[in-house]
Amino acid sequence: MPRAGLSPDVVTAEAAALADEVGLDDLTFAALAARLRVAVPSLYKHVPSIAALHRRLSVVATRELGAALGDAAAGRAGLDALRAVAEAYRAYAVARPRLYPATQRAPLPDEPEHVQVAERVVGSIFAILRGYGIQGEDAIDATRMVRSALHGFVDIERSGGFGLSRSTDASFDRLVTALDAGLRAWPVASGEG
Amino acid sequence: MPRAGLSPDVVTAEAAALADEVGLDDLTFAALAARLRVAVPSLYKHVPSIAALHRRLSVVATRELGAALGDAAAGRAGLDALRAVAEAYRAYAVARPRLYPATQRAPLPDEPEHVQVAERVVGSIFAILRGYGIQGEDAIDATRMVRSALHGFVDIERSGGFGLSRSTDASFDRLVTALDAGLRAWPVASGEG
DNA sequence: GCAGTGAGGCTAATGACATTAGCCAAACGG
DNA sequence: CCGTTTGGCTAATGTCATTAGCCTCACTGC
Repeated sequence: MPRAGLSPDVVTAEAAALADEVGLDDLTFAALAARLRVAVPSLYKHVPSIAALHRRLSVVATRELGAALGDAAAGRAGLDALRAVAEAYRAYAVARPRLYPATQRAPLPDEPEHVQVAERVVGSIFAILRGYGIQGEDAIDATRMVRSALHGFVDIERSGGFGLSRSTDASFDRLVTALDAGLRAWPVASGEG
Repeated sequence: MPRAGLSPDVVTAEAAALADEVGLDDLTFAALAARLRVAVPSLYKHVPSIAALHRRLSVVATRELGAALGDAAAGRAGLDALRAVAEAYRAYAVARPRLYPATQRAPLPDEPEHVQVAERVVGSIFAILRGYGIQGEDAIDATRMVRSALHGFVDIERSGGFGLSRSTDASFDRLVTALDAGLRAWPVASGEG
C-alpha cells in the first residue's frame, strides 16, 4: 500500500470541498475516505474525530470569510467599505453555501486559532465603524446590528427562505443602504420621532 | 402490551420537547422512544421517518413562532407593533433555543401546512409595514430586512456568537430602534448623502 | 546498502443508529 | 363474540463512528 500523501491539512481541505457539496450534516468519514481513495480508519491518523473535523471546518470557513472581508475592506472607508464588505460577505455565502453555516459555530476558549479567525471577521466589520465615527459601546451595538443583518440575510437566502417573487439582489442592496443610513445616525435613541 | 396512547401529534410534541433539550442533531428515535416508554420501531406507526419528524418539528416551531408574533402584533401599529413583534421573536428563540433553528427550514411546495405557518410568520412582519405606509416591492424589501435583522440577531445570540462584553438586551433594543428609523425613511435610496 | 523505527496505511470488530419485516395482542365494530 | 384494524413488539439489516492491532513504507544513522 503506497502512502496516500495525506496530512491534517489535506484531509481538512478535502473535507471542506466535500462538505460544500453534500452539506455538513452529510459529511461522513466514509464519503471523505472514498474521495481520498483511502480506507476509513486511515483518516484517524490525521483527524481525531468527526467532531474535531467539524471544528476544523469552522476554522477554515471562518478564515476564508475573514480573508474575503479583510480584502474587501482594504483601502476603503464609509459607505464604500460597508458596501464592499457586505457584498464580500454575501459572495462568500453564495460561493460556499453549504460550508457557510460552519462559520456560525462559536469558537471555544481553548481553540486560539478559531478565536483568532473569528475575531478577524468581527474586526473587519468593527473597523468599518471608524469611518462613521462610532466608538466604544456604540460600536459594539452597531457591529452586532451589521453582523445580524448580514448573517440573517444570507442565511435566509441560502436556505431558500425568501420567496421567489422578487430579486434578492435588489433587496440586499437596499439592506446595505439602510445599514449605511442607520450607521450615519448612530447612536440611535429610543422614542417616537 | 398495553397501548401507550401514542399518536402522530403526541410523538411530534414529545419530539419537540426532546429536541429543545438535546438539540435537533441529537434527536434520535432511541431517545424519543425511551422518553415515551416504547420500543423504537413503534414510532414508525406514527411517523414515517426521522426526516419526516424533522419536517413536522419545523411546522410545530414555525407555528409557535407565528402565533407568538401574531399575538404580539394584535392591536398595535407602528413602532409599538415593531417592538412587540421583535421582542416576541427574540423571546421565542430564547424560550426554545434548540428548536428555533427548525423554523429556518424552508417549506416545500407539497407541504401546504408548512407553507401556511411560514406565511403567517412572514405575514406578521409584513403587516407591520402597513403602519409605516410601505407597500408593493418596497414592502418585500423591507420585510426581508426586518426578517434578516431579527433572525440574524437571535441566531448569533443563540449560538454564542456575541462576546460577553456587553448586554445583548441593549444591543437588541438599539437594533429595533434602528429598524424603526430605517422603516420611517423607506424606501431608502442608494448614494452618498 | 542496510537494520531500526515511526508514521501511515490496512483489516476486523464493536456499538449506536435508522429502517424494514413480520408477529401478536388490544380495541373496536358488527 | 368474531373479525378486522391498529399499535405494540422482536429480530434482522445496513450505515456510520470509533477502536484495536497489524504491517509496510520511507527515512535515519551507520
